[in-house]
Amino acid sequence: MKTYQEFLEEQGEKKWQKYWEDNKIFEVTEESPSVKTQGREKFYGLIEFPYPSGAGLHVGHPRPFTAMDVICRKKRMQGKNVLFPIGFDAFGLPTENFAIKTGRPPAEVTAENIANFTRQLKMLGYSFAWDRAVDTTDPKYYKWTQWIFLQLFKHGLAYKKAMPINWCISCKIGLANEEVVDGKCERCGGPVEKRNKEQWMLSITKYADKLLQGLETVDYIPQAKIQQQNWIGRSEGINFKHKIKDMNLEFEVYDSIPQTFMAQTFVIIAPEHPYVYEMVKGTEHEKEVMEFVEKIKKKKAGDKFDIDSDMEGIFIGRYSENYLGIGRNLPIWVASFALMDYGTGIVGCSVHDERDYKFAKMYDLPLHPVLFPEDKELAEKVRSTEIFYREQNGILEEPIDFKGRKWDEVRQDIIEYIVKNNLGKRAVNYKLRDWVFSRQRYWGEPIPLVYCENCKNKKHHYVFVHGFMSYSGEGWKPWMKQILEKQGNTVFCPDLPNTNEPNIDEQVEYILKNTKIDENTILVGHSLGGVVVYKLLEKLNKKVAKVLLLDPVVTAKFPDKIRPVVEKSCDWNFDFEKIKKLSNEFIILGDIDFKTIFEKDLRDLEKKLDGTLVLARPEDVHFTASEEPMVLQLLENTGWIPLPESSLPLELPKVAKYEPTDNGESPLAHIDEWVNTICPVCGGEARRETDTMPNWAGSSWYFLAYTMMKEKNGEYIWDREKMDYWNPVDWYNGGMEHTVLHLLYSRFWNEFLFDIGLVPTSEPYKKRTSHGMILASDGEKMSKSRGNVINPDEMVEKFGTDAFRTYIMFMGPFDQAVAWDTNGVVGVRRFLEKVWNLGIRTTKDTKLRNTKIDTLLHQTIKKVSEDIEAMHFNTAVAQLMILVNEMSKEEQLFLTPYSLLLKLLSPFAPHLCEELWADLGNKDSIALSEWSEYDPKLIIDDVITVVAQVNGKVRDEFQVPVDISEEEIKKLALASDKVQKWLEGKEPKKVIYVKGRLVSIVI
RNA sequence: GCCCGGGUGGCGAAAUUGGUAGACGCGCAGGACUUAAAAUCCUGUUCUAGCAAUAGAGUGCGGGUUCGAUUCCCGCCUCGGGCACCA
Repeated sequence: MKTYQEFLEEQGEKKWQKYWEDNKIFEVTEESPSVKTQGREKFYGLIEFPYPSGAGLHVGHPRPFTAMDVICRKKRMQGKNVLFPIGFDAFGLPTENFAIKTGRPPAEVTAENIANFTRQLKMLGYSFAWDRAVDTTDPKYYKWTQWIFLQLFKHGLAYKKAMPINWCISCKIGLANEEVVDGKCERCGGPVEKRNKEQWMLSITKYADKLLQGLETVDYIPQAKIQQQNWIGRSEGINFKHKIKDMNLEFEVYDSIPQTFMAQTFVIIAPEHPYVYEMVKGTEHEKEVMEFVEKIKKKKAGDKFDIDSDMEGIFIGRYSENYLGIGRNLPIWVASFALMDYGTGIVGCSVHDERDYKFAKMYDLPLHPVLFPEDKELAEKVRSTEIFYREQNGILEEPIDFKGRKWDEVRQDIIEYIVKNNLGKRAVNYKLRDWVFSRQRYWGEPIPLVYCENCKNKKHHYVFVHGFMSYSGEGWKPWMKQILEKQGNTVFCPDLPNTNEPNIDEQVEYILKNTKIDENTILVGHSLGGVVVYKLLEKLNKKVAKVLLLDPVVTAKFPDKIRPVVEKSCDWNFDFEKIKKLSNEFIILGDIDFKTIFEKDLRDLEKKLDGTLVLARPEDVHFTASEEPMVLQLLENTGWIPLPESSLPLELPKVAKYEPTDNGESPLAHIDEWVNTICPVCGGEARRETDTMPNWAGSSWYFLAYTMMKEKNGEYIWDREKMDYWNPVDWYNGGMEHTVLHLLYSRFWNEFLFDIGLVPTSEPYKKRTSHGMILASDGEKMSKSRGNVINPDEMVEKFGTDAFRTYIMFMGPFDQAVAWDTNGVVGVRRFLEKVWNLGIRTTKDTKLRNTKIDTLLHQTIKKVSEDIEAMHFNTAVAQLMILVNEMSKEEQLFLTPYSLLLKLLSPFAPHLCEELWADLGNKDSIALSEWSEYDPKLIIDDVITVVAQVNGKVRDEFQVPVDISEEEIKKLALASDKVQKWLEGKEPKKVIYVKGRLVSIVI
């Protein structure tokens, strides 16, 4: 028999990798075509797909990859239908920067890098389903990234807004945050400033609550949950109303600690707030205040703003009048640290906030605490207690009776008091900000939108159709009418006849008689007004520009009293086949909270009209608020036109140079023939969006792509059956560095896709775990500049793949950082050598047993199975070492324990185990053999060690049968010479027996 | 500053619900085999004292609960990660 060394030298590992590939061992299907896969439960294991850098695979990659491979190999042996996919997240900055430097096309470089990564990953023997490998830069793939973006756009979740970007003055290029080091450009070391640029944004904040609530239903490691919660940063508080003295102006102030609302003595407002100018214009303070505002704006545009050294403010000469009706006027200041984009941008300040306190002291503003000084016990519960005492001689007022209860208990009462007395209303705020989705770069997915000036300037005739028991002046209609007319549109918003006992036909007649409806008309139907719109279109039989249905009635399912009236208002037969053709666009806005109009019916309607359903939580139930931003967003004409879905993918054009333009546009802006295009709506001239999507886009849905791939031509088909089979992901392991952004973004996309009915579950990942980093042998992070990088190729060349994999699993606790130690690989290699040599001593007799080995074997089955599940790979390997050490002491080994050992070891060292498994005469791959269960009867040793303690110190030990009685063992312990010596003839006060462990004697 | 993790031999680390601290591996020391070396095998290896039996100390520090604490509680020190003017 050859040695292990010879096996490796003869490329034995490669041989098995080829065997797995040729025999499609790890390719899986969901249709269960063979008997083998029938009735098996699915298991979807996911790792974060790598970015194929030019440097090749880093030793950091194999840690999570090997771990999930071990898990998947075990699950496969346990009879699960396992999908373990791999792909490449290939859009990204390094490749683009390489292109700028060398002029080589990123697509070409990416292909080379992917080829190298593929070679390296295959070398490591992972049980990946290679046939499903994805590449985010493949147009077939990003066609769907673009498609999902269009869905977001059509559902009002994408909008353009001026946002600051990092701008390197000398490179003339927008930089990613990670390219800015200490306020300087990472490439040239030059200064970086903030520049405002119109950017595409995704409204992730609309999903803040869902993303928060969803966390309660998933099994993530606690750190991941906590980090996401903190990032979302939900806070509940009160918006207080303020009226400005000597002005016709009111505003609201958000306060998350309304307990101290009575202590407020001044108000600060963010410098960027439009009300600042509003309040100072024409006053003696105007010049001074506006200069201050400009100064602060400039300062904030610089690199870093430090709260302590940069705290400053200025009085604007205005007062909040008669605060809360108690007669006090609060001075209003502009302050550098007030944030425009949190709360209302205006803050009520009191002594109880450390920062406000500091500011007040700086400018000598009045302060006083909220509580009586004699109420000391309660005062201790107050935030900033120290400040409270410092100021206890201030003016005092009694807000509410606290009766000595705990501060947090009081909170709810105070909030209720505030709401009941109409001093303010409940409000919720989030730290989460909308997602900046544009990059002024070449190497990303093009955004599939065009800007059409012609369409933007086109004016429309709007017809608002109100609902049951309503009228034209109700809710958002007057507000919206005003906005639309201001933009040059015409609006017809009538009071329909007999609104309390409507006859739909009669109402249709009324509209047709009183206004003109043609291809330029936008119909907006609210509630029962939706029914009027269906009938109107049916009767009119002419095309209109657009139809917006706001929580429209579809069927006459209504509460008792109203029902008969609604039922007889109409015949409830609609020819949707006909209606559907009368507008290119049907947008249906549904209120999630309104229980009378059912989501199911709206989804039905969406299908029948070929429309777009947007489910929302409006400002007020059933879209009856007087200002309704959701409606505005869907009616406002921005001039941005989505490309037809059938025209996707919008492919990246070839460019001559990869530098951004001088004014920071993406390189795509250089290519006139690409930029100038035709508007898909009006056929006129239009310009393409030249920004591309961020790196996060492609990775926000890749776990879906793996399950929707059509094998034949590599096309991706949105195949619900396949998705329903595999999704959600059962187990997702990744780095802690991705627990905030990537995880949140991909959860957002998946929850959105779930809301529009395209994926089976709202949460994409059932379970999320995290791995620790692998550090260099000096304990530092590995980096090229430090020269401490370990190359996987070299390790595999030297020790073999199996030793490399097993060492990575053995090196330390999986969730913690560990330093690389090449000597450690040597130890694992010796262990594998030992396993190889066991083969020589094995007889093929399956009947003979060795009790000692069998017990240890079953203990090992138990431990290895449980440890893999808990990701305690290091102790699983240690246990296998113990077993192998024992086995190698035996003269002769029997077949059964030997083959069980191979199965247990095979997830870690698959090549070695395949070889030895085949040597035993097995025809099928060990990867498809059955994982063994331990026998609970066999894991119990018959002889155990029990120790005797005297006053907590171990003094003697005994080998006793496992079933020894308490009485017997106590007798034995007390009779021991060594124990007697320590007792010194005294009677023990107490004797405690811990079963199977020890006898503790107290004197 | 706030929120999470960690801190155990020379090193990577183990240790069920509180129950023999240091499993397993590296390294080191001694031995066997060898002309020699490598490889392999065997023995030892927390520290201190002792030839040894043995005794004492010991899981970042200081207290507490307990017959018994690496594990639970209180107060600190320290390292790593995340957030950081969010009213």
